[in-house]
Amino acid sequence: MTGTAPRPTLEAVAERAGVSRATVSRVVNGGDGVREPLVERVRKAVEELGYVPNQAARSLVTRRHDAIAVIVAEPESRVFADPFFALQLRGISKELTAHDNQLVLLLTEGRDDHARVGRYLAGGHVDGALVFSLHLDDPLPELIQRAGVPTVFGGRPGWSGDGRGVAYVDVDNRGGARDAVRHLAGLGRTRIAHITGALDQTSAVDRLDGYRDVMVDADPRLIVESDFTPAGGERAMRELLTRCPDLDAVFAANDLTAAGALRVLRETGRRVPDDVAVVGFDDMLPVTEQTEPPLTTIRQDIEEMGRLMARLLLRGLERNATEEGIAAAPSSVVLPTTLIRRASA
Amino acid sequence: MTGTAPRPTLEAVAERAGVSRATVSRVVNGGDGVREPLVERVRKAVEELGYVPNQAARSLVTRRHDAIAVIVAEPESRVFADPFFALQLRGISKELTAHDNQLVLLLTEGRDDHARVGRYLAGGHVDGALVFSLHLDDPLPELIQRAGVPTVFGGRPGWSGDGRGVAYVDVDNRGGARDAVRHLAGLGRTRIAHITGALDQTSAVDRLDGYRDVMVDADPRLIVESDFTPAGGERAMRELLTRCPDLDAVFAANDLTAAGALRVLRETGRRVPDDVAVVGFDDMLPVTEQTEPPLTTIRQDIEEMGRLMARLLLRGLERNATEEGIAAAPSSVVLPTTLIRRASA
DNA sequence: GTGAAAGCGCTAACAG
DNA sequence: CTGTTAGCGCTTTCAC
Repeated sequence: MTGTAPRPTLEAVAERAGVSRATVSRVVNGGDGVREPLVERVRKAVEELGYVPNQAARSLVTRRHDAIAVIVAEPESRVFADPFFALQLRGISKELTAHDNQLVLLLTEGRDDHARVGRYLAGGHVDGALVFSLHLDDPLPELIQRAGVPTVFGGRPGWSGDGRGVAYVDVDNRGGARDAVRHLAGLGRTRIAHITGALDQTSAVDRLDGYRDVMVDADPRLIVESDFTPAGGERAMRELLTRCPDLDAVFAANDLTAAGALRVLRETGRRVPDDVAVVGFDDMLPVTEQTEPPLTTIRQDIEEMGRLMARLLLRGLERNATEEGIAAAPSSVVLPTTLIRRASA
Repeated sequence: MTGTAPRPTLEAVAERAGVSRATVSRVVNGGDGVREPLVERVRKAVEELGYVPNQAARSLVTRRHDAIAVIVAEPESRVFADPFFALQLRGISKELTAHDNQLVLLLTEGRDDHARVGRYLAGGHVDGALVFSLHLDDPLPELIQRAGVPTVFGGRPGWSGDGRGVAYVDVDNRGGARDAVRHLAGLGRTRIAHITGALDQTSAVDRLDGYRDVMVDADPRLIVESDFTPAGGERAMRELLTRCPDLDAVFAANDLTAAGALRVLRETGRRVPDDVAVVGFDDMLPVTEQTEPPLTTIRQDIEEMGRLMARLLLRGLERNATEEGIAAAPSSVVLPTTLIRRASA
């Protein structure tokens, strides 16, 4: 592992093809306005020399990087551990790749990292950013906004400021929750409880709102706050069982929570779905298919969400580059959910 | 979102501080060989102007990018779904961040992407690469090797070619497997079965070897090939139960597989650990703590593995830059494992 | 110790 | 349509 071959430059290609650097540049960048025979010659020279453009030199003049930052805040590192993250990343990666953009991953561990991220963004290393803003009080959104980098958020940012102009992609948490509760009601259940997610995240708040939409004057004791974890689900379920031993259904804010609830239900001798029907949210396959019984849940297409985030951002950048001026902020998108019926409800 | 403020250049800072560009450059890059008062003045100007170096311009002359590619092959997308990936990424990210390096993530979906990755690497966009080579027949390792980019692999690459000079970080799969089986034997078990992982991955092969090290002349029927998935674990367990109804212990190649096995064991009325003791591998908390009973397993420190990969690579790059010449390939590292005792064995 | 000057490899006017 | 000419912002000899 020694000799790093000196890569050929435009100049070299130009010489070999017997044309000027400008012509080679044109060909390399699409070849518009160059006559066929020349194009041919240049292509051949590029091929023979194994020429690859130097991105640094190019960026220096174009001020574009064809690179997008993906910023993941993982305060509790909990969010990070589930397949969610990987799926979104995959969706993003696919879309970026399809448009020849690079994915620069920025993981933030806490307050300390915010400054670093801010600096990086302000440094103009990337053309845009995709951000997963997990918590309501997260300082990241504002920081990013200040850096002046075009951004699309994953999940509606729970931003105290006016949300105008903030582009995001989210799933229809509220609608999905409504579907879940309606399904339960359709099964003839009347004492439908809800175990919430971590309420400092908009997804949890929206799901709770959806529950309330349907259970307009629900017994407040049927709602118990939790945190999206299995352990939290267990605790919440125990609490619920104490408060309302007569409940006949549970809508859990996510599958992990539902799995915890299921376990407690089983332990305490309740049959699912006969005694208590259970619906989750997410449709995380590794979870929903492994619970006993398999979990009825609300599916959201995570990968598609990632893909859409990238698409929205890229489109915005394009427009910005061409129309230049009244650059419309890319509008937000809310993805639909679907109820997946399994055995638990 | 309109006015993109024109970022200040070295020139601007120099003017404001009343020095030359060269001096500013020196200060920005460590400030060696510049007198204190000047350093002070420059620092102040940098601060006031909010100057951030233009990485593209810098790379153009230094030929360094302070960026590392992380390449994840995810053929079945299975590997991708579990927390493994996220944890390794986190370890890598931390280490890179600590050394002011950027993480460029390259996800490959299949054959088509290989060419793209090869081109990217050859394009000299990054200073090095971290690669998770998942399968024995993966063409990626060779491709990367050819691109001439310093690389560290995650997990021993199952490379047909001579493995000399290939740097990797792995856990002691074989040793861990031995520990698992010895633990079972220490419990007085004699009919110890093994459900293998996907044998096109070195980790699975090594764990099988470890099993064999201890069970020198094991009944071959006690070994059944599987694929690291829960469903695979179920299938394998059923098969085992048919072949050897008298087995009294199972060492599963990973926790997911063990979870599947546990389920079948329960279904078929076996008590764990009384009738059959079970040990897994990985210690994936979300799994091991949720099984019934909680799973005894072999822990590996995934995050540390990621961190080490990055450290190894960065160190290699440094050396390469300084000693320049007999740049020793960074040697490989094998991390230890520990047995975590829970209720299943 | 500090400054002046020469590029790094590329694109983008501008001529021809 | 093609070539010539300036730089993009920075580092790095080389003089002073």
